[in-house]
Amino acid sequence: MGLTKSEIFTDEQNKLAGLFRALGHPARVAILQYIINQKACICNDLVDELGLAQATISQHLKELKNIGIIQGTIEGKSVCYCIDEKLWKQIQAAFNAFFNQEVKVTGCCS
Amino acid sequence: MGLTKSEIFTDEQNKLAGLFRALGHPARVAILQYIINQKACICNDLVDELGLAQATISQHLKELKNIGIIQGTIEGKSVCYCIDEKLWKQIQAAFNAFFNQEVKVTGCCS
DNA sequence: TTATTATATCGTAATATTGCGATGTTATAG
DNA sequence: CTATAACATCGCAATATTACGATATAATAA
Repeated sequence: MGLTKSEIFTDEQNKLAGLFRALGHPARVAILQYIINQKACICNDLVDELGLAQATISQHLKELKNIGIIQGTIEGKSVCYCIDEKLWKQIQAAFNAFFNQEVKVTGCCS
Repeated sequence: MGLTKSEIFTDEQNKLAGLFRALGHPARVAILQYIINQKACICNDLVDELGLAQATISQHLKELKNIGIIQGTIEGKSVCYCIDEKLWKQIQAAFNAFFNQEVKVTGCCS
């Protein structure tokens, strides 16, 4: 046990949950907000900005990279991370599709 | 270690991450979609619908209840779970506020 | 009352996540 | 070449999550 049974869910459900989960940590929310405010960033800024070790930040950045919401470009000996605008919009669209569903309550709770 | 350092983040970051995390499991996405399609539901339907044990479903329902996105009303010997429209819209608004930020890239990645 | 049905909670095993020090890698600096 | 700087990755400890059987609870049925 302890292992999510992804086989029993649809690809769409797994994908959507994966996106939500990737954003489900305050450090990753903070990283995204920081990158957005700076328009660009390098990882080391984040080590000063947030109170987490370099290894930890690097790990969080990796998870954000995995869902594609940010991308990193090598800039000399540092790496420039920034929002991938295209993916950002795709993720936003996926969330909108989910949240724009009609949720009118007509059953026993209303 | 192994413990999220929530003290170093803002309440807003912790709150937003908490919402994302609650939706970050395919079973919980599936539960929400099922409730929406049925307009109302009882937990036992979900046990037949998804392939998870009753105890597991009950646990997932609890997490969704914790963020307020669903509410349960006792209906005789079963419980009727449904979307809390007000909270649903609040959560949608919180996500929109996050995703509607300007993410124009002007730095080294563009 | 006892039985049944629907759900919640407990306890526990398996696995995942978080965080960090240590170390590896790669690019510039000297 | 040898530093040094900026990450990435490894390995591990602490903690959290997922899943489920067993059991508790609460409401109706008989």
